[in-house]
Amino acid sequence: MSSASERARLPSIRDVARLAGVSHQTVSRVLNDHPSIRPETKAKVLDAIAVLDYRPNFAARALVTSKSNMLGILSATIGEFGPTSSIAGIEDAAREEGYSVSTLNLADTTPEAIGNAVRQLSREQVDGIVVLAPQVRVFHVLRGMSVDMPFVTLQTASGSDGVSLSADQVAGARAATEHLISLGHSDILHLAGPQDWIEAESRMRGYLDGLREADLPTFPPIRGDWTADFGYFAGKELSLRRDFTAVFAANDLMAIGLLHGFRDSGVRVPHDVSVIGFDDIPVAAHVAPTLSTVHQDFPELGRRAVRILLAQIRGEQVPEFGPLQTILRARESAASR
Amino acid sequence: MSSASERARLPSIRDVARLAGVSHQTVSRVLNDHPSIRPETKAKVLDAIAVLDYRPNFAARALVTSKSNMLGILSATIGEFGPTSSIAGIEDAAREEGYSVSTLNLADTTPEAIGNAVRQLSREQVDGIVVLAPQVRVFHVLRGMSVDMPFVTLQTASGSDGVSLSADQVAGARAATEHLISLGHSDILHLAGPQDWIEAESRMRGYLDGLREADLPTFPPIRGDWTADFGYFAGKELSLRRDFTAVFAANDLMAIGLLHGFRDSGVRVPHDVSVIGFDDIPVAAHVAPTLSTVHQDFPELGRRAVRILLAQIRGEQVPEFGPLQTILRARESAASR
DNA sequence: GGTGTCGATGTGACCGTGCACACGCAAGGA
DNA sequence: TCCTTGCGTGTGCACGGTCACATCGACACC
Repeated sequence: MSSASERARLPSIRDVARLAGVSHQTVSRVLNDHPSIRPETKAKVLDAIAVLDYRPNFAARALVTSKSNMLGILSATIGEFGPTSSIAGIEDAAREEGYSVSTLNLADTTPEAIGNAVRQLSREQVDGIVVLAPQVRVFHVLRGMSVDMPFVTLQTASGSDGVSLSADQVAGARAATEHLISLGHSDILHLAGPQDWIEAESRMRGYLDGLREADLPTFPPIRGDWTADFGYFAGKELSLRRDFTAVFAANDLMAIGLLHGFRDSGVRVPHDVSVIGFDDIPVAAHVAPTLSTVHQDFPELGRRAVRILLAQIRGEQVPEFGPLQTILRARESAASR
Repeated sequence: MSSASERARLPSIRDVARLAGVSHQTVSRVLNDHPSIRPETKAKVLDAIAVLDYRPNFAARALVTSKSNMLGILSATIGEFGPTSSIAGIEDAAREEGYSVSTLNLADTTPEAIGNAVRQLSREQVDGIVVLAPQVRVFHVLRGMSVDMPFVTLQTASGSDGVSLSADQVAGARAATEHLISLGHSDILHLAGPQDWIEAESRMRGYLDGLREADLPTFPPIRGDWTADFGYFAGKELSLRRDFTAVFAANDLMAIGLLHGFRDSGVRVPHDVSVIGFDDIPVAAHVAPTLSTVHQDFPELGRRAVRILLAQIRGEQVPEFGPLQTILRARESAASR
């Protein structure tokens, strides 16, 4: 019945040492690639390791070194395409460097919840944290609580203590806006993300910059919640207005909902109104009409985060990455007037 | 410059004991909710813990108990909506039970890669593994290597050693097929998933069952790769054929690509051909035409997996879950002849 | 030939917890 | 009164690594 507890003790470093006829410390040296060890001694040890199928015990190592070889991911955006892709990038990069990854999803972003999450990760002895919680408030909380370990955030946050990085949201949003302008549009609405989100703000700034540069009128943004459902209702609402010819939606999901809302209201895209999104999710190229959008390399963002974090942990020079370029993907949903 | 290493030693159980005027073992008992401890002693200890901001050291605990309070997620399906949603469910359920979660993405599904992944997780001392690697071969490898710890797989695999569970793929696929039949279709194609995938096989079985039951002709399935791009090309190909009036795609992504391919070829959906998908991804309700599909509760699947795994780990009665019901979501893309 | 340096290896302590066991004491039964 | 039982608590060790230090021989240098 109880099979797990009957399992014999796993071989330890001392078992290996005995079999190889050396001291346990020598085995430890082999495991850690210590330079001064005779090749033939090393070979004996490696043989013994193979024979016993010895595997180092991470807990023991973590206990004595106070390093867990584990990175924490603190995320508040579950299930969305972008963050999820970044997490995949983080994991791959971390594993490549021999680090494992412990993920923690925030259910809500109250200061207490964030505090608990960080404490939890700190208990788990993670060596560093990547934060994917792009709400402004999360940063304020993090700054306020002075996290006692290295951390990197995946979105640009002005004034945050930890390092942060992201694709160049402002430039991407501006490129989207300029694309619409170049197609002859002058009355361009913005379907923005929630007020608290840093990315929402950056994309709105890009939108405003683009319009101001071209001396075009700006409109008060419509505040959405990133969901396709919201986009749908926004489309129905907007179909009643006739003071614009193009919409820049802050993400693809809202843009696709918008297409649906327009369709249901008899507004033809791109004939009557042009639409452009942001993110380039996998279906963007296949919806009707195919969605013009701004592509960003989420996994690369995750990989960069890991490189920065590891440099901090190891006390090495922290690499400087320029902002990650976004790529405009012009498709059918945005057309000339 | 080196701030991390200067950090003073964190308070240990003995520091707490000294401050509270008890032995370290008493502190340990308080931490582990040992029954026989005087309330006033407990209060003293808790005070000391609060004063010192003491946090238990997971590594030390893991070392002595050989339990890490950590679950591993072994995943080979990066970035897809379904698995990702299940992972979110797994994490939430695990955290609720006080377990942390270590995720590991397989880059490929060779036996070596799978073996390394399991070994890696075992080194990390995870107490159990949830496997989200729905390829048949993964199961064969897992079965072959006799994993020495509890594991649960998230897809039905006949003959696997570990427990496994999933939504009732066969019933869902059958419901989709029957929906098409009830709309008057009798020539129904299946755009299947890759041969190696268990879910692909289950969904195909449901399709075949549904047709056989109704005494309708079956067609050799078209083997896809789950991507919208493949669906698109399939749509272009299929537009040349006229021997069918409906298509059941094994997932929504392919279905959406299919809609695109049909659209580009002048095939009208649902006027000329009906299409139904599987998964109910968030955009399914918004593409044009809105996509009929089969909904499944991925997060719940993840939560159930955790409950089963923890029961195994704790040696409790493993809960029996019936197959998770799927829900048919009839929308515009499937219509009567 | 004495002394210092370096390479290769061994010895023992220590990291922070939980467990087995021991102990003192009070209550209850013989 | 003595023995058992159980509660509340303390003592010492074990877990499996790494680190600081000791040891020992080979070699170079003066």
